[in-house]
Amino acid sequence: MTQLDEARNSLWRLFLTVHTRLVEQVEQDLKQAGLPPFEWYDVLVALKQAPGRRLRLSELAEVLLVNRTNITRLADRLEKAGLIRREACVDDRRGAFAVLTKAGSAMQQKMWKVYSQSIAQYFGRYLTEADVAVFTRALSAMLAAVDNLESANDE
Amino acid sequence: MTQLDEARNSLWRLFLTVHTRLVEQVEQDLKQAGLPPFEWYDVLVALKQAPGRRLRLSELAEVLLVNRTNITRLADRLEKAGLIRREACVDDRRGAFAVLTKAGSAMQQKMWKVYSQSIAQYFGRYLTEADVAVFTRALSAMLAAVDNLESANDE
DNA sequence: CTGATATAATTACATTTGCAACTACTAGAG
DNA sequence: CTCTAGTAGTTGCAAATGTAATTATATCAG
Repeated sequence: MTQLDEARNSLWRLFLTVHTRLVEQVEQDLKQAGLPPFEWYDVLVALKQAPGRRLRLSELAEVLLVNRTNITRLADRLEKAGLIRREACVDDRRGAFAVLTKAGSAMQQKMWKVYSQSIAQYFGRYLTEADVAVFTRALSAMLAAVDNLESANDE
Repeated sequence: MTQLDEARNSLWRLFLTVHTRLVEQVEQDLKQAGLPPFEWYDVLVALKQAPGRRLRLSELAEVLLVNRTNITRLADRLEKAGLIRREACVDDRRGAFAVLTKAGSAMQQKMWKVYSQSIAQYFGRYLTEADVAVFTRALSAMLAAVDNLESANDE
């Protein structure tokens, strides 16, 4: 094993560690502000950006990288909290839409105020413009590769 | 919000996404090889590197960023699988050591063969030497900052 | 049209996690 | 010594997750 391989393996560990610690911190900030976990934020933003502020549960699952089972239950929780509602799908009667409610939209904005600050404080702050370019390129390459791999497995 | 902030926020999302996808892939590779989840690997390596191939459960918890409750149960699982064993601590009779067994050591090596390949394939491969330097510096800075923050909160 | 196959979402069950309470022990003030 | 506070590890309970099975509907070959 070369030295560069060693450096990469250490970096992998660092990557995992930083992820864990930053997520912990962000969650803590949200909790401290009396807000839901940031997983909910992802749902709210995804719906906000979608046409008609709605997405099929299956689409939501794909965007959030959450399996179907857990999307059902995540949607249950958000629906119970009044942030989304389910609507039947006319085209495909098996399906259901998750639709952003007014309360959900308000919650998204409220969460973003806290969340964006946390991102800046723990993450953005330590990245120069050049760093952002390097990270974005490398991480995008990794993502493209695994996504590709997965679609290849489907065949 | 400036453009750079936007780039950083997108990068944060990319960071989360890549983490999720890579961890999924690595876990899948291990599973496919009939091996335990990579969380177990962390335990095995931590013990392997420790003097006497043993660590107090609390030390293990700190290294692995796992809370006390979950270390107890993670140790339960590894112990049940024969990869570690608990030993009483003479100095502090409240405490317990986790000690690496021979089977645990063998498992660590077996897992590393698969795990290191996965890291290289999904992660290391996409990083030039310069990238590694940039990542390492930036992620280390983030980690130092949150660790610092935490110790400040203890006061 | 009909039957076989696939898909959307949900549900059942087992496992895992997080929080709070608990037990056993240590350490420090007086 | 003894009382109090703190720490190590575990346990109980509630919530969350993953896998497999289930229900209802769609699609497609013939």
